Amino acid sequence: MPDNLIKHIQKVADLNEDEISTIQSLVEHQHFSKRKFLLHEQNQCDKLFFVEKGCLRMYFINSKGVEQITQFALDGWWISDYQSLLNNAPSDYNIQTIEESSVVSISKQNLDQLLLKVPRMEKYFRLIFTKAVANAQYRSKLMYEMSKEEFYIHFSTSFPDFMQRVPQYMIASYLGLTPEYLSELRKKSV
Amino acid sequence: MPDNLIKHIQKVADLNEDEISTIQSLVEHQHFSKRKFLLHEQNQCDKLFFVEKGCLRMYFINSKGVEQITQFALDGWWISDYQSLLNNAPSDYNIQTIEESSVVSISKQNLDQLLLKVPRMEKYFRLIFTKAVANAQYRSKLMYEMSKEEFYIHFSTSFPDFMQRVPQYMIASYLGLTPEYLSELRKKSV
DNA sequence: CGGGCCTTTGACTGGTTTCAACTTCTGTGG
DNA sequence: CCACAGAAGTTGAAACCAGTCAAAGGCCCG
Repeated sequence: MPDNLIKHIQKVADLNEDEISTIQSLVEHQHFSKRKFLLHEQNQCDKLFFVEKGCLRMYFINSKGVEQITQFALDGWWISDYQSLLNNAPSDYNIQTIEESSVVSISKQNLDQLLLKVPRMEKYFRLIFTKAVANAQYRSKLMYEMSKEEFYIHFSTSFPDFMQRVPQYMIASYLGLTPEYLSELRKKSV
Repeated sequence: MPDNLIKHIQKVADLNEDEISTIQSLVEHQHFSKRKFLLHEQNQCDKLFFVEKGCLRMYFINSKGVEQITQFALDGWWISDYQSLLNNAPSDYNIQTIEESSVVSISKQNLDQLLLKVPRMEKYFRLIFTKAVANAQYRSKLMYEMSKEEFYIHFSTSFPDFMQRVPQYMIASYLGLTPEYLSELRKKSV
């Protein structure tokens, strides 16, 4: 049983046995096969998800009825709808496995408990969120400065393995372009 | 002397006199007139800025040599280049006042000090960053689902006061469209 | 082996940019 | 306080990036 979450936390804060078992008592380990839902739109997202192994996508349905992917999550990444989480509001998003995945989830209530019982987890989550903001700034900058074509090339060269793992139409969606145009760009690049 | 930072923190955590003076000893209050720089590109961004009063913009120079605004910051908002901050790397961004502004800044080192001396500040910053991620998700969703025209209408109706305060070409830049096209959209809307 | 989903191809369309010229606003010095 | 220069905003024409639509081909999985 690969406990990647604990390893992930250990990088920031040494945990003793007590703390580890407190964490384990407050989180839930789950295994999902391909195409299973962790969150359905219109439900409140009251959990954070940590991907131990696998690949998730987060998407909403746009005004034309088309799935629009806004985020992927791979091994070692946290994902949630933070708007829904913070405001106790129904979510516009779906979170779904792309491939078979092991996920750790923690509810909002249990997170509060955890932070009270193991205060040094505050630092861990502060850093997780700081990095998330840094990534969001970076991605936003890329979208401002690049054309769709450049953005595609950047993505495919930065994450070549990802292009293998994930269907092309999902990558197109995430990059904000149509499957047809992505296909055209692929032809050009070869 | 309006101490908006302390008020802002008090919303999350009660502070006693000692804690307040610890904070005050580790932050720097500064007043900037219009168009003054808080950060110049190529320098490392080793501080976080809190806007007590006023308005800042964050921008980089794109490949065509044009200023590209990625964020604004108003009263009560934190702003920084977190990529630069976390990795001790030179920044691609400039942060500049748009109008006369009062700013509190805290260096990375002093932030570490502060978090050691006043541990409940961990929670404050964790929440700040969680909200920042929620906002980034929201903004990203808007950009996925809206045309430039819709995005402009959304922005101008959501922040009508902002349209008064900030020059049009800066809003165009932030919205990712040309000043000429924004001008056209304005004409249509009237 | 077959059906349906994914990808490709090509023609057409349109939202947005680019460029250049003109008008209006703003702030600074005399 | 006015004048005027430079910055900001507007207008219109032409070009282009990327989307839409329709149809065909490929491929995966039951």
